[in-house]
Amino acid sequence: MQKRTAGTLNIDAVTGSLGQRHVPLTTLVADAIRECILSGDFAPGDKLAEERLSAELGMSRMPVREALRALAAEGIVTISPRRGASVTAYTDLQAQELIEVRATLEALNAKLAARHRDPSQLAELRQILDNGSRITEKTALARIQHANARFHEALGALGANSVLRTIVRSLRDRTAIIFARQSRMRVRANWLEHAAILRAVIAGDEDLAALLASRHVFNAAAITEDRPAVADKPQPEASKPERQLAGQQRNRAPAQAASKPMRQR
Amino acid sequence: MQKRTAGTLNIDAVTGSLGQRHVPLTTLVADAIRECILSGDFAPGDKLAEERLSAELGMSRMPVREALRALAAEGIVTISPRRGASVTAYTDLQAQELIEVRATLEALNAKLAARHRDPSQLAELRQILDNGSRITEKTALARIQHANARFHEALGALGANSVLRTIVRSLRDRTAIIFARQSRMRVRANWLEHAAILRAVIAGDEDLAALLASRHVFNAAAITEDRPAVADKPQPEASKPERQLAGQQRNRAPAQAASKPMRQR
DNA sequence: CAGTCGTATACTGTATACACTTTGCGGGAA
DNA sequence: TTCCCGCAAAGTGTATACAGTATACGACTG
Repeated sequence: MQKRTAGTLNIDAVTGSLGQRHVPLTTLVADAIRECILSGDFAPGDKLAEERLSAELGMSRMPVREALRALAAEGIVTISPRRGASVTAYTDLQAQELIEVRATLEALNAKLAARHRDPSQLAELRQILDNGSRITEKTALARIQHANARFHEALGALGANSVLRTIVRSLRDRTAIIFARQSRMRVRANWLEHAAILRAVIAGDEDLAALLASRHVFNAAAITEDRPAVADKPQPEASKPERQLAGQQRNRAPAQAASKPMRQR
Repeated sequence: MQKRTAGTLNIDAVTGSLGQRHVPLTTLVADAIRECILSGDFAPGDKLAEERLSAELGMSRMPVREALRALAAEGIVTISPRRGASVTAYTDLQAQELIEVRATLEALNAKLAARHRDPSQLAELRQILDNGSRITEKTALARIQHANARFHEALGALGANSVLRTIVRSLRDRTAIIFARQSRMRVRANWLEHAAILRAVIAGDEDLAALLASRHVFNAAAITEDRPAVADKPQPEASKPERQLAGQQRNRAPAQAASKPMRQR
């Protein structure tokens, strides 16, 4: 079993700093696929066949299968029985629902953050903010998205509610699928809003922090609401050569509707 | 491969009404195990070994393994690499975190419910409420818990936000593990609060509905906060003969702390 | 030329197998 | 007796196998 790298899909076994030896393959695969989805290399509706992915990654189907299941639980992958997995294609309605929930929880987190105000975490946040604001103009959008994630991640940590943080992260990922790439203008506003939120947090103004965080979510969503969201962007399709595993066939966008089997009790 | 029934753990392939033929085994197993956990047949900390469960259920390890993974994603099962799965034993801190998030989201849902007020769903809710209030006194606690779930499920449906509903359901399940059995007195208050919430919803008073729903969560949690939560109840242990698959060895309660590997980006 | 049916292919669901880890237990040493 | 070491049993992580199902494509028919 050799670890290969195929297209944009690759596995870095960098357990990074400190801890967690023997990371299960499943985790690595999930991270790799998630990365591809969030970066847009895998587009909504793209099929994610276990066999093909496992072949590309040079491992058996089992770890891939579990990874897909895990991503399905996170909401960024949808699994249809006997039909396999695909990148979740959210409808406009579901997008709205996501935004509403996420806004509420980001507000809660901001409130908690303003209550805690751990100094060292605040310092880190400030640094992330500075850096993010600085690279707004020049850098590639992918990198900016990365910085954005870091800010929200740090803000989540400051909120100090692990349950909340996990849920918000999942929601953030899901909205990231929907509002994949944003305009440079929005990016600017984005970091201004970040700054405002952080200011309110530092000031300890819980209500203001909550309000700003909530608005922040709606604003980010609103900008992409105008230019039609995911559904009908004209696709050059062949214009991205590096996208190897994607685009073999786009699922019919709608369907998918009611999702989960609604477990009865 | 024959479907067996072992102890309290059983699989009803009742696909119920309408649809979803070919339910994967994984789903059935997950439902069965979830039921056992929520009903208290499996207690927090109990080990859930794939091999044993699959043997008891008369199937291979794979469906069980996936079911455990799915339940882990729901938060009611915890998986430690190379050590297997166990019923999640929440710490007091995590319990608080859960409650705070759930309260916020139940509030949001109640607000949405008060905004929608779908007549037929309201009628159903009213009926569930009547029934629930009626059986408060006489019936077994397990059944009351069931009615409670039905009310919240229906209220979730009325909220009409599927994302929200899924998350709240997961949170409700997790809190159900923690505050397993409640006093008869609390049950009474519980249904009085349900009534008040429904009244506010019917009146279309979004803010009041939200407030009451939020309080409702905190109240349910508070009652069990006094009598020490999960940690140190004196356990007769052998006094429940019907609990077949549980209690073979309790995990040391703490550990488990930081949980998820904190994926880095 | 368009539509329908049938077959081949691809892929999922589940079972089985095996290596390697973890854990519990018993024996020996201090 | 208590502690440490080592061994055995149990269990997870991953691979492989196979049956059954969905999908695509081509032949046949109108």
